Amino acid sequence: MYEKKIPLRLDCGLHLFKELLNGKWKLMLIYYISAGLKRPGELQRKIGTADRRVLTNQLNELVKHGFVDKKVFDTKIPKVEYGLTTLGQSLLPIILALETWGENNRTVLEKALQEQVQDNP
Amino acid sequence: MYEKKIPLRLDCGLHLFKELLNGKWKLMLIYYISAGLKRPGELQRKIGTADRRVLTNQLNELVKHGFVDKKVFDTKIPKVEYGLTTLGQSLLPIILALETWGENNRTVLEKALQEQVQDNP
DNA sequence: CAGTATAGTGATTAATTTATGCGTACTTGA
DNA sequence: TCAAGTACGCATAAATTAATCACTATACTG
Repeated sequence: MYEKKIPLRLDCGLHLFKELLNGKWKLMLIYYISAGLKRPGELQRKIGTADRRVLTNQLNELVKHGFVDKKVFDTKIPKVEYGLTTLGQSLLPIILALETWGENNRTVLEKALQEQVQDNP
Repeated sequence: MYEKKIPLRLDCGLHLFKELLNGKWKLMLIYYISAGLKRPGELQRKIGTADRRVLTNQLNELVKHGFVDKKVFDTKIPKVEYGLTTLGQSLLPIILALETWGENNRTVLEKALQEQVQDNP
């Protein structure tokens, strides 16, 4: 795995959050797991555009960091189920707040993102 | 500026938030501006480890995207003041929630981050 | 048996973000 | 006049994250 060269900033809660949950799909994965999608395949189909291996990596990190737990069933056909730990569940209010904020401001935010594009024709 | 090659995901509020506010110091800048630090120099001294140019870039993006406004005073000595727009203010509850979450779980989170280090001796 | 589904990995490349080197320009105070 | 403070910016290097290539292995289904 990748070894960081720049020392982490742990001095405030914002950075703790960022260091652990910055991954592109992490919050979405936690959200979908909370919504009942437990199997890797389900999550992959749900998210669609994200590659299987990217999701696997992010899930592994979520497990390693204690947000998600993983049950591997010793069946002939591989079977895996993810679930949220208490720590993972503690993120749900924040995830919902972020999601709500984004949807409430969607019009303005999409316009803001277009600025970027227009700056680079 | 950098031009993205992978199309943005705008399908959910989480990604809208992420695309616009993923920058390493953005939320912290918004927080400090809300706390009354308006001048670039003040913000730079407050954050310390972050380079001047990095903060300037992030502030410029926050302005461009409508979270922060910038007043340039036409005085002999350059003077600039930042302030939050309504959109920027709408983030404050979320920022406080993130900060609180991080501090409430600091012990566990720091241990989780050490996992990373121990995996790479 | 061929096709599809389950789940996964190691190595590599591409994309993106952050940091830095080297400048500008003006003013105040010692 | 020189140091320090105000503020900004382009171009490039470095660091980090995401995406992809090329694979393994087993088991259903038809």
